[in-house]
Amino acid sequence: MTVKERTRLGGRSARIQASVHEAVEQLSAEMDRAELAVPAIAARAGVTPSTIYRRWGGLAELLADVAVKRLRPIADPVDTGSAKGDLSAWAEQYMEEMSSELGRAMLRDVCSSSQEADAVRCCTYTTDHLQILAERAARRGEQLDPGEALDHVVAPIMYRILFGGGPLDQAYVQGLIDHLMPT
Amino acid sequence: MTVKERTRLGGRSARIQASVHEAVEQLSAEMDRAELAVPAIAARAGVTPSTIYRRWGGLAELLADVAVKRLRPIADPVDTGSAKGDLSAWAEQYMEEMSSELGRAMLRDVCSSSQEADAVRCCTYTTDHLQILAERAARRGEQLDPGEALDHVVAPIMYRILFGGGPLDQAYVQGLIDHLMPT
DNA sequence: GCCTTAACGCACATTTTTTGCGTTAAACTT
DNA sequence: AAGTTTAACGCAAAAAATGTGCGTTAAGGC
Repeated sequence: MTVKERTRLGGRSARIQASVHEAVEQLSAEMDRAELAVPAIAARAGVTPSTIYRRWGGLAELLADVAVKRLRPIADPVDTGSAKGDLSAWAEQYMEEMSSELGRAMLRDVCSSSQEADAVRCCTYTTDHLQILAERAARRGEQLDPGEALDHVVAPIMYRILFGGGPLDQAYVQGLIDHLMPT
Repeated sequence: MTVKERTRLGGRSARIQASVHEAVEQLSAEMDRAELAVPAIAARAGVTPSTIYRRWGGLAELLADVAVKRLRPIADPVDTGSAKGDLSAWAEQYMEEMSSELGRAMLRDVCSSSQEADAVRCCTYTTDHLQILAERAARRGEQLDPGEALDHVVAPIMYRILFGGGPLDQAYVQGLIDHLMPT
């Protein structure tokens, strides 16, 4: 059974999606986020504003769509030889990326969207990575529960990014991991 | 040294703030969130739209302001007689309130705001409560680290509300607390 | 190659957001 | 207590963004 995409995947439709996404990335790099508007994006992408409104619904949904795409990891987490090392390396990079100015902006975009699915997709990327680490650990005879890592490493990091509540640095991340994997 | 408020606190200014806040609460109960607009809020509050734009900046900031106000707890957490009981009771209520449709909407509003301070204030309410529980525990000769509770109970709950990643019910919350306080 | 229809462009209507300027009233001064 | 200063507001008009009807284009199916 072949899965039918909900949007047409080839030709003009795909070209426009790519063009609009690129326009968003360009403009959000050039100007402040607050003054990023649909008509400006449309002009840069060479489309009419109504195309964007009809296809995405509005600025919030478009930004969330772009953010999810950019949050999608391109590479597998590095293999350091041990489960704890893998998790440390991954978590520190995750913290760096997500707590950066760009990362925070993308998280805001994802959370602002009325589409619940955007935030969930964002989490899926993370659980996929943790799953890979867990399988790697299992093959080495080590233990790594991806659910525990999500609850006690990822969630605290995300909480501090979004709500503050304490410093967010490598020492903090390392403390979370030591707490989870004492040995 | 008396702290100078940045906004005038008495008279007309305060009346308008209250009126606008009330209008937001009324309208967000009456209509869908997506169609909540500044001009409608202004009309209900008996104010001109320009007042809202000048004072809050826009819809997102206004909604965040109202959400923070509504997230402010009115009562101290209940005293159950033990630290673990206190934390359980508080955490379950916290989970219920925050994961409700209204709670999620308010969290989205807070996160969407460009004002970082809104989200931080929201977290302060939580740490204040945890601090109260910790002091209560200390007076009883028990231990409760508010930082640990924030990291390993509150943060996972909030992560599942915002990003999914697993079921969110009382059993899950209880599991988090058992993990933190094994005895 | 023809047919069906989702997706787009264009022009126009509606709504929202911004801005200039006079007015009101809160906080300060004497 | 009366006068002064100025933050905040109302009003009105302009600017910008958002929504809609309709004809056109091109993707996917026959």
